[in-house]
Amino acid sequence: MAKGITPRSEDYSRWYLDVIDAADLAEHSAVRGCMVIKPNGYALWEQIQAQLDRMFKETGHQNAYFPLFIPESFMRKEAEHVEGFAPECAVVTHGGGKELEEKLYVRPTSETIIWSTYKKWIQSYRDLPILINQWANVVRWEMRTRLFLRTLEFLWQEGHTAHATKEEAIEETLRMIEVYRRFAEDYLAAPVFVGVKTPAERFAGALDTYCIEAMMQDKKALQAGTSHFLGQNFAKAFDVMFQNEAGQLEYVWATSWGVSTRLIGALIMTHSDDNGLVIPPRLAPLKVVIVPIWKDDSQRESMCAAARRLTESWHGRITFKIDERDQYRPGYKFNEWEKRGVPIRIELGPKDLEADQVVLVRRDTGEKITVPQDGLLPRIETLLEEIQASLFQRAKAFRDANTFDEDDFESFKRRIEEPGGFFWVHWCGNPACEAQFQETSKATIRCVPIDGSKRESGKCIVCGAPSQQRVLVAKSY
RNA sequence: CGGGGCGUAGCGCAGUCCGGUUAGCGCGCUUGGUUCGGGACCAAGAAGUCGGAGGUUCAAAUCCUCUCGCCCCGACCA
Repeated sequence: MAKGITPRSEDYSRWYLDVIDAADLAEHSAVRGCMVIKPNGYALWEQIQAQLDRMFKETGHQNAYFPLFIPESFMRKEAEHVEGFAPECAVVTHGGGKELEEKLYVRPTSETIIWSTYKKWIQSYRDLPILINQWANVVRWEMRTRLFLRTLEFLWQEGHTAHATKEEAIEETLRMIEVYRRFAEDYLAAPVFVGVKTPAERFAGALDTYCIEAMMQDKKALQAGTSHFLGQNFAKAFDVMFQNEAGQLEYVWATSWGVSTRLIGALIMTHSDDNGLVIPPRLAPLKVVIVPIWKDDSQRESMCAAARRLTESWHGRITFKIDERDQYRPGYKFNEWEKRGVPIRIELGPKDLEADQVVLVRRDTGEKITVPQDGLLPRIETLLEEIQASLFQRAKAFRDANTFDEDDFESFKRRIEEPGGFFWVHWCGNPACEAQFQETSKATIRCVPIDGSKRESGKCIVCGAPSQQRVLVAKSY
């Protein structure tokens, strides 16, 4: 595993200082565990946002915004929900210099405030479905934080939809987990397993929680996105009913789904190497950096001019930067842009100018390719896609090489420690057996696959009872 | 909250055991020069409440007491 990608904040801030630096805030304990997202890091988040937003719009969703504060009485309406979230909530007790009559919870998630609003919006089947997404920050007072993976405050999107039928809500839940799968694989270049959580791991208040699980370079699992089928739980809690075509009153069916800044952590821990970040080209805010090389001032002028001429037609078609800084030598610049993960570097020196060529350098492999200046932009666009595909293939090969079937519990306990990885094991469905995994191995059931894979007969690895389905087990973040 | 560790320049650290010149090193920063196809070099320079308070002493970064803060491991989790 690459040294710099251990999930420790000081490693991140040291290695990827320009992406995100939480240390700036850590001097005060009250804000420990929060993030400072510097411009380069925020640019990456904006790329993630933009792509997800496109995918949400394509599936018929609209953006909206709801309050940060949730009255305590709202939180209390859904029993499982409040039980799950109350212990990790920040609560406001004072406002305007006075003690509040009712406490306000800083949202850990917005189901309750949104469903209290949906009640006023929904009367008829004609008002359905409601397909809304919110980009927001939420607060969860975790005891232990890890930069990107588990911060006290994080940025995310949360979709909240309301439907007339159970079937439609389930369809929506599955549609959105599929959107997340596509985003993870096609944009983050991170292969994922799609599955459903066991009851023990379900979202508080959900009937089913679907998830995508990715493998990091240390072979631990990271839950990268979730989509919940909420049934009628929130509709009942907030008394949200509609009149169907036959004129009868029914409770509304609900879903919610979300991904967070944790995706940046997933990106780093999937692709980065000892030279720093590797950003998949489709998400890279800066796709190409050009480093002109010169020996003296007059040559500097001519090389930079040549770089500008070469890229004249690129504006608006690709994001690029010409590194004209005089205080650093080329080697320093090469290293710096590698650390920042820019997918392609172009070296342009006097020799290249003479030969009408440039040198392209791939961030993922370090390979240097000399190409003619003619037709450069299409060549780069092709190479970006090649890098994107190759990052995915590399990550997938790594995951597959570290994913095993396992049928013996003793052997499982050994192998989960060394060499580690993902294990497909038979499980009878009994929560007691699930608890055994956790206690004896510190591994958890990540999910039960929903695509029909690993559906085979066997015996529960813990108790030996018959099982028709293998489940994914791994240590996780 | 339990168990470890650490606070000395912007960052990373040495010095503390065994008190004693003007508190040091690397990186970074400033200025000048030479360099420039893989993290340049030389010279000069700026930058410190040694986490804080109290105590012991002729003398404290160093010893004692108290205190504040941070990091790591565990219980919680997107």
